[in-house]
Amino acid sequence: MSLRVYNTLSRQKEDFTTVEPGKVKMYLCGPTVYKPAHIGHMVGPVIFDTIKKYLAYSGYDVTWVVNITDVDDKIIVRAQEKGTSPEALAKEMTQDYFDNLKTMNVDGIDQFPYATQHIRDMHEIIQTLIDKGYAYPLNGDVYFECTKDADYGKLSGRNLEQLLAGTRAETKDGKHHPADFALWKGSKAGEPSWDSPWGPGRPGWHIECSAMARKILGDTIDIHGGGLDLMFPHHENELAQSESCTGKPFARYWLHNGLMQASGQAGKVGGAHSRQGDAADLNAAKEDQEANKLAGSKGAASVKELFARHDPETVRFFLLATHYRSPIDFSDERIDEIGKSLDGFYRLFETYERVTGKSFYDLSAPKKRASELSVSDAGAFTEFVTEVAALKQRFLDTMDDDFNTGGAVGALFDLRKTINGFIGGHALDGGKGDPAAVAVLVSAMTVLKELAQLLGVFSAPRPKVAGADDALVDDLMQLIIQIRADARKNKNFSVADLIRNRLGELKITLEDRPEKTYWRKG
RNA sequence: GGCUCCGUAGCCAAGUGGCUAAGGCAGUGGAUUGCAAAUCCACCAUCCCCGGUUCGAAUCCGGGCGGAGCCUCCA
Repeated sequence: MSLRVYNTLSRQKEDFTTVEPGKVKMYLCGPTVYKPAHIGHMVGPVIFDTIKKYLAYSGYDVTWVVNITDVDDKIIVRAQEKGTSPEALAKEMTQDYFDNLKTMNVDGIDQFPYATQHIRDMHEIIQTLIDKGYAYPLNGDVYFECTKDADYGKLSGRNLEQLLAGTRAETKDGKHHPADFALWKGSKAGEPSWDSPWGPGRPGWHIECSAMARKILGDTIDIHGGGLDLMFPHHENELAQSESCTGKPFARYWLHNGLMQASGQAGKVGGAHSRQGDAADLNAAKEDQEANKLAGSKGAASVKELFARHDPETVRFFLLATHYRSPIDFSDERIDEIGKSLDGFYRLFETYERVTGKSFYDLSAPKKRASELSVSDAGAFTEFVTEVAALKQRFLDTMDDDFNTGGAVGALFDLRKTINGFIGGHALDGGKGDPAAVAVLVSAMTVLKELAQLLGVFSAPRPKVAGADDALVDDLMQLIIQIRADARKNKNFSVADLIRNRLGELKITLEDRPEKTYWRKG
């Protein structure tokens, strides 16, 4: 099966082909760096990181660019509030963003261009648009003239009449049409400012993406991604200005991820709420929004706070367990539930280590998709080997269908169950398994690793919970375990059970296995 | 008001024209265990409602009800 992706532009799944064979140029709208990232900001990076991993695995040479918008009204306002400079604030928040990406194991981004370092590229586009008649200067600003763009609105399915009907149209003095948007904004005193042919000023909201995507990836890119909320007006306007400038298609595929929503309440995490069209409702909505901020909806807390409560790997899995185009309800309970579902994998990795004496995390799995899957005759193990190959195929077929990570995750759980069954069926746990069966197990675990790699999980041991990483604690536990083992030997089960129950109260679990007793915390 | 999208088990969720509707969490029964833990096996849904198209629909079309996003420089 070949790769198919859902394209917002056509509202359907299309076969995936690239401008340049074998190469993928991908652009994701990055953050405006004005406040610490919340979980919603991580959805796009995690999803597109997974998409990049899958494309690379499928044989593409992928270049992925994520911009940093480091000049913007929100930055200016917040810097003033905090009594710092826009530059300092942007720098601090950029670092916060990088930290969070690292924690979430988002490692596939090739370039992070900064808006402030591409002012000239923006000027170039703006000038071309003016020359071609798509834009007009006005009192130090420059506006894009939407009515000159015949197919304006094609991405979000709007047209200019509809836009007029919906807005409380207050046309800013001189704008030719209310939908016309700023390419360049004349700066006021005290604001960051750059010289331009139209006077000192700063970029409009959308121009930085057009400029940086073009500069780094070329006139036509393969994949343009972002949150669903950016489809209009941001992506619509990017598309309009880019295509009007170059006369070429801006992006072949537009991919929009669903938004994280605060659990049990309307509205997305950290965002505004829906509204009706009149002023009274607008005010009510704003009050609602304020109330929510005061209430401090849990999901809108910073990512760093979230990591204090949940393992980042669990959070990543949580984001990938649902299809990327669907909205996700944030809730601590759901993340905990995902955490429980992952425990079975961690148990399996421990089992693997008991059986082979080696760490699952040291397994080296293929980074590229094999041209074809072949199942060699494995004698008595053929049935198992065939089952593993079938599950791998199911995983990859599912990913080929618009990066359906949710469905692929299901195959991963089935693979776990199949491997556990094999371990039990051949009595491998406990040390003295048939070497041939162990070899088959290693290859099956390598498949598991290969697939987990695509999701960006299980690449390194999770950090141990506090208390479980202490050598002294382990020594004490060995002592307790030995005392309990003696009690069990003497059939003194009341003492043995007392020890185990009391340890249970301390969140310590004992596992009595034939060869010895293991313990774990948390 | 306009434009999109969604409604599958107690909860989360994949599947969008055709074998017995993935998977996870929770629950129940069983194997295993001194009892547990871990693991395995089994059970657990006719897909919001109504109408239509079709040999055949959760899947397509129409209507209804319910929910979400955008139309505010939100990822």
